Amino acid sequence: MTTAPRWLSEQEQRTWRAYLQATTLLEDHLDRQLQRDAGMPHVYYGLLVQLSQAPERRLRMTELARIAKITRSRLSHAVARLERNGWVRREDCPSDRRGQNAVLTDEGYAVLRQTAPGHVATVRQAMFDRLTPEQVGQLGEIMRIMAEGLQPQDTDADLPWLR
Amino acid sequence: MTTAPRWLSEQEQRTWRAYLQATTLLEDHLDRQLQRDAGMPHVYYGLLVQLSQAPERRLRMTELARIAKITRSRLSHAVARLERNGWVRREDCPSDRRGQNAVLTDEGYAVLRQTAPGHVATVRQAMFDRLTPEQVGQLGEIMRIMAEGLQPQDTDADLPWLR
DNA sequence: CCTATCTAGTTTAACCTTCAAGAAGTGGGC
DNA sequence: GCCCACTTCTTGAAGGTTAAACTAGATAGG
Repeated sequence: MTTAPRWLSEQEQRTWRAYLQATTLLEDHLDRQLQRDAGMPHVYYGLLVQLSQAPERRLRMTELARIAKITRSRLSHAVARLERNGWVRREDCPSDRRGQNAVLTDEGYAVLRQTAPGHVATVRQAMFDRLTPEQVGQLGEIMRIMAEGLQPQDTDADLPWLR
Repeated sequence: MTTAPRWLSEQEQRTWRAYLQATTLLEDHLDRQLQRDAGMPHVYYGLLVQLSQAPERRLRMTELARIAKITRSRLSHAVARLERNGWVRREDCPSDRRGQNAVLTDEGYAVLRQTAPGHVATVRQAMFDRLTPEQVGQLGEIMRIMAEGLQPQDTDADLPWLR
């Protein structure tokens, strides 16, 4: 048995459309800016950022994938490309012979330093310069709620009779 | 001469991270849901939605691209695929022989009707069921501001000395 | 130990997106 | 009418993403 679908209200529809347009336009805008100025798409840039903030500028592949919210497969491809660029290096993990560490190279760090100001400026111009501090707070809270609800759950969470 | 970059404040950083995570997770979630239930990615589904709401269920290619915030090139490829699926048909535009109309077929409309309820449920569960009506309003306003600032501008807007 | 099962990461092929280039048609100025 | 610049849309190639299959190593249970 299926229940009648609860369609979106007028307000919800307007919000949904605005959300889709804004997120599409922004991701596109960032991809273009970074492709032009750093020679890589936004997701790849984000990987370098994560590595730069990790202890010893290195992370296990799976951990990096988890933080960046991408699949391990996608990460494998991405790191392969970044490695060809000389911006990331792979290292065997000493404690687990299956494991790999992705390590940000000095060259990769240099690219990040050079391109970060331009990227921040782009983000500012697209988002923070247009919103009041209050709106920034609201947006943060809303996005945290959404992200929390979308985290890949423990499989058992879908199987309450097992708990 | 370059000015010192204005880095993001603590609050801005937290908001930005949350934004990136939420939007990445949601787009991924929608792509997976629609790929599974409708056999197409989210962007393609959005094209069918736009066509279904247009007069006579048809739109000029450029207009559809503009509404959906994608490039004409991407749209060409997308429509080619949807045409192979039998969900969209191309028609010559009577008034401009360069033009093409993308037309939603009955079959495409049927796919939409069958899959819309599941899609709305997914959107609800990810966003609207988790936010207060007040937050929905705030999000809408914020996204409208951002989208507005990201619209591809008239070229002249970048050349004030020409105005 | 030994085996079954799980986890880490990669690979392949199919599909999607982007960029640059190009074919075809429009329209204003002379 | 003719040219030239512009618009519409498509194409092809290069690169990015996905899903599923696969390798290799870890781990728990007997």
